[in-house]
Amino acid sequence: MKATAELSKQQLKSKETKEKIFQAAKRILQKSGYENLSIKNICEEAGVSNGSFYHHFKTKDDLLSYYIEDQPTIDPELLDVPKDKQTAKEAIVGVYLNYVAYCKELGVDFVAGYYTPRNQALNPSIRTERPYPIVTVQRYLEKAVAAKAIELNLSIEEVVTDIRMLVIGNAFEWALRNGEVNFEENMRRSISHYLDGVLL
Amino acid sequence: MKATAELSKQQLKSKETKEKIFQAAKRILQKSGYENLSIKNICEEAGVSNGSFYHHFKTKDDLLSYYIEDQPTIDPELLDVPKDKQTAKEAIVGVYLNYVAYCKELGVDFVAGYYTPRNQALNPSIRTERPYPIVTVQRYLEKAVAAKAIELNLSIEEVVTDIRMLVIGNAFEWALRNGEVNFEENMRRSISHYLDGVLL
Amino acid sequence: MKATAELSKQQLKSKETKEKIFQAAKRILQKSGYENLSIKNICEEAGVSNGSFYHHFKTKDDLLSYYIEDQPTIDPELLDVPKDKQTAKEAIVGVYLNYVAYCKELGVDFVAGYYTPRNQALNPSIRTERPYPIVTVQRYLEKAVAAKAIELNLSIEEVVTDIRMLVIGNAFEWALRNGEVNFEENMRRSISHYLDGVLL
Amino acid sequence: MKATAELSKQQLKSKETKEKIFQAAKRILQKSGYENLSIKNICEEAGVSNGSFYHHFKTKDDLLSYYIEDQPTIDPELLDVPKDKQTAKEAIVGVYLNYVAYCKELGVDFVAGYYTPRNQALNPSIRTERPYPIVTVQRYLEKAVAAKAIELNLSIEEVVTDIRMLVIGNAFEWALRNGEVNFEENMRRSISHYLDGVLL
DNA sequence: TATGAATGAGTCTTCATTCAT
DNA sequence: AATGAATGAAGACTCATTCAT
Repeated sequence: MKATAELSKQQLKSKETKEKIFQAAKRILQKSGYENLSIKNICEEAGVSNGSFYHHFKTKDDLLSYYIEDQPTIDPELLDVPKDKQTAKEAIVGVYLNYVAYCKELGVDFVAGYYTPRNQALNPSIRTERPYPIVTVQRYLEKAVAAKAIELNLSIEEVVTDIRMLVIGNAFEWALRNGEVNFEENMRRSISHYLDGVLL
Repeated sequence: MKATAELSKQQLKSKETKEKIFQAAKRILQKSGYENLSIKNICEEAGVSNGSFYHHFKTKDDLLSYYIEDQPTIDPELLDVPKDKQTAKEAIVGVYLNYVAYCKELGVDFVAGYYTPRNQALNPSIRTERPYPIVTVQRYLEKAVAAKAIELNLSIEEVVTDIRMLVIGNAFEWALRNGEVNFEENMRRSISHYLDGVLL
Repeated sequence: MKATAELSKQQLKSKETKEKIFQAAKRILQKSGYENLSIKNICEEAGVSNGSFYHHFKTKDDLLSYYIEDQPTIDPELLDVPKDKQTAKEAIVGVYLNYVAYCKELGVDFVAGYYTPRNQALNPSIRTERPYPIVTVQRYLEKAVAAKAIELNLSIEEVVTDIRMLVIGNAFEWALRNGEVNFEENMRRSISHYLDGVLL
Repeated sequence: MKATAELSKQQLKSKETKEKIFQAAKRILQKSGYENLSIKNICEEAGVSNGSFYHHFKTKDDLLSYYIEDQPTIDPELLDVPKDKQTAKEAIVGVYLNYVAYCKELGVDFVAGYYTPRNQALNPSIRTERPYPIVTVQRYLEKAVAAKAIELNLSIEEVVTDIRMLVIGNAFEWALRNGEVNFEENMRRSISHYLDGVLL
């Protein structure tokens, strides 16, 4: 290991290979969906050997989980404790508008291929350490409740579950309708009204 | 070829075999899930030969397509116009608890395979003639608003979209977590609180 | 299924295929040992498809276990209750001379490939219903003790374990030394003297 | 090249690395068995790079062969000439209980992988100079017979062969049953009773 | 001496489907 | 109408080994 911050030629090439695999999987997901995302396909598309895949990723799910890791998140610490119900709603909606932007960046076809209940990379109970947006929201709600800025008529865990389901539903709807819905507006509206029913 | 409506002995036996296969597949779906639904398993469970399956069904998907037809719905005409907000909430939740029961009957793995944005059978803008639960709910809301039994702070279309997304999110979550969540409770809670934010 | 005892053409061909696979595995074991006994190799050697293998055998171990099933055994019912210690010894030794003959029929190389602790087909605790020679001996000892023809200074189970180990040691030695030892004589001597220390 | 016996710093580090690899392999063998003994695992456990392994060992088998050198033995000279049959039995059993301990140290899967008739390191006729336990026993019997402390109804060579087979049978049984038998007790009992049939 | 990226053949097993009988 | 033997591609993943740095 070098002491310098620069990467050696080898490390650079390694990173490139990883990226090649990553992008290849993305392309397959977009073109032909999750069901055609086999290791063999990925490697062929990436122009990389089978063994190389497993050098860079532990399993197929491991690869997939990077799409989420990649996802830009908002550090919960950066979110101020809200001064009232309205501010809290806006912050939470903001987190998911951020998410909407990320989905759009990946593309409808990618999301259509990615959002399958079979894709265990989506299961937060399996890799909770990942910085999912929902984690940001959960921390935020905890802080806000602790500071008595807001009150809930459900447990935080329940609210978080409901929001997660609502968000998946939104992404699903967007992908299902091939991007021809107002993703932001749907997201904003549905979350906002759900929170109206939950925030006191 | 017989002109009569009666079936010959042979035709009768053929129908029986088909039904045996159909029921066997259903049983497997319920007991051990979609992943274990192989032709071999189906035939073993049905006590029928491999080749017999292909005599009655073109492919596995052919068999599966029969299940969708089966979906139980609630005739919107049968739902009384609600007398108040609370009754309306209960009726809508009831429609989806009915749906939860149907999902469970199909089995978690079936649903996991079914809920993909690529599955355009889920897209209500494409096959509106189908009696999806959401259609029931839409008609119901229309009638209730018309009768001034309830008031909404959103358009009916928006509410219906939100509910559809929420329901898909619920089914997705249930399937993603391999059935290890309280499907009914999640559904009831999330819809109910969403409606709290929407019904005046 | 036919009512007659004769096999249909298809059934006959099926049996032939099974036999082809069986013999192919035997040849591989002899030529290149257990470590080269892959499904692919077996199928190539047998001139049979991969899937065909799994039509006839549940798993690789399942195939292997048939080698033991094949093994000629002596029906314990055919062994008379011994009149004395000496007769008992001779009967037991006889059972294993029978086994020696079977090993020789399979060939040193086969046995060398087959006798690995990794080969769970050798584990009697896994498929006890099989007519291993040791089962014959166990039944025989039980009958002889019950009839008070012999007495043991160990439990039958212990004796049976010791004999099984001794027999495996004999086969191992024979294979390890590439057949260049007196298998029969070793077997006869070692079992016989062990029994001297155990039969009263 | 240095003429002195001292090792340069580099040579020292090289030796350390080799030892690290050796110990890591041993640990893996003990913890998770032969099946999990891959180069990758060894290197991870040793905290050493993949390439480093191949710098120190030609192949995996090369590494494994070093274990044999390690085997602890009892110097035959240290065993007193027995005063009677009973003492002799105990001494011989003791040698093999020592061997049982060594097998357990290596781990059941190591032994399972090691005890193959193809492994010619097990063939005493090939590498007689090795201080196998059986050599200790042979010397011991020779001395005891010469001193007329014991008498045998077989030639020493025959007894030694029988014991060797019995011991291999014991190790095999232990490994085949994945360590779930009483190795010591089996060894003690079977050898002891065999000797009862052989020692006058 | 040491690193770790890359290789690609190899593992067992499952699968939907075809077809001669 | 029904059987079940046969196919072979596909699945995810492991492995020992090589080689440029």
